[in-house]
Amino acid sequence: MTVGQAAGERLIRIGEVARGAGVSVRAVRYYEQQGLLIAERSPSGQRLYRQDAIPRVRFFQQMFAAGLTSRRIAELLPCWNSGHTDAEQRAMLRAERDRIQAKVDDLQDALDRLDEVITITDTHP
Amino acid sequence: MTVGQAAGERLIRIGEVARGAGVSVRAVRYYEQQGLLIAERSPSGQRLYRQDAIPRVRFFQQMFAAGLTSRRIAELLPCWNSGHTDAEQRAMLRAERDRIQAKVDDLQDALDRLDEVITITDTHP
DNA sequence: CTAAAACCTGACGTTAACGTCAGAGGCAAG
DNA sequence: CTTGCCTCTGACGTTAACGTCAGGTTTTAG
Repeated sequence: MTVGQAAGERLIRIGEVARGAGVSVRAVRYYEQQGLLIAERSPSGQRLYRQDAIPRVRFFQQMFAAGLTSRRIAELLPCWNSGHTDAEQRAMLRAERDRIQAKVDDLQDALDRLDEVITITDTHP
Repeated sequence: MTVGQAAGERLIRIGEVARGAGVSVRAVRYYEQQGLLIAERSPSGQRLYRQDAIPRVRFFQQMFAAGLTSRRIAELLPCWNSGHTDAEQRAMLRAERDRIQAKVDDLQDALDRLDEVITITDTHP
C-alpha cells in the first residue's frame, strides 16, 4: 500500500508544487526533464501533479544536498517506488552511503579547524 | 613564530607541490591566480615554493570540500597567516562554521534516509 | 650534447542545476 | 471582455574549479 491512489485526489499545478517544496518552477520542470518526476497533462498541456509530488521534490533536494546527481537519483528511484532492488542498485546505495559518510567526516575535520581558529582569534584579540 | 623562514630552505617547483598535495599542476596555478598561494620566480620564470606550500594546498582542498569558495578562503587567509582578525573576519568565520554545521546535519539526515532504504532492501530481498 | 620530462602563458572546454528571457497561450474574477 | 496571474516551450546564460590543448622555453638525466 505504498501509493494511495484515491479516486478523487486533487491534482495540483506546478506553481503549487514549487511553493510547497520551496523550489522554483524551473527546478520542477528540470526534474521532469531528468526523469525524476512524471506529470499528467491537462487538456491544454499544463502539468498536473499528485500531492505527493511535494515531498518527492523535497526528497530530491535532500539528495542533491548530499551530492547525488539527478542521474544517480533516477537510477535509484525504483528503490523507493517499489522497494525492490537488484544487486547493482544495492551496491550503488552502499557506495553513496559511504561517500556521504566520508563527506561528513571531511566536513567535521574542516569544522574542527575552523573552530580552532575561532577559539584562537577570540581568546587572542 | 608562525613562519619558520630558515635561511637555506629548499625551494620546490610546482610539480612537487602538486604531487605532494595530491592535486594537479593546473590546480596549483589556479590557486595562485586566485591569490591563495604566492610563489617566487626563478630567473627563468618558473614558480618556486617553500615546502609549507604543500600543507597549505591540502588545507585549501579541505576548505573547498567544506564548500568555501576561493574568494572566501582568500578573505580569511589573514586569520591563518597572522592570527589576527577584525570583526568582519570573525563574523565570516562564524558564518562559515554555522553553514558547515548545517550541511553536516543535512548530510546526516540524507544518510539516515539512505540507511533506512538499505536496511529495508536488505531484510526484504 | 641531446632527448625526455617539466615548466611557461594564454585560451577555450567542461559540468550540474538551475536562472532568465522571449513570445505565446490559458484561466478565474469582475 | 479584459485584466492579471499562471503556465507553456525553447534556448541561451551562469558559476567554480579546474581539464585540456597549443606552442614554446627550461631543466635534468645519461
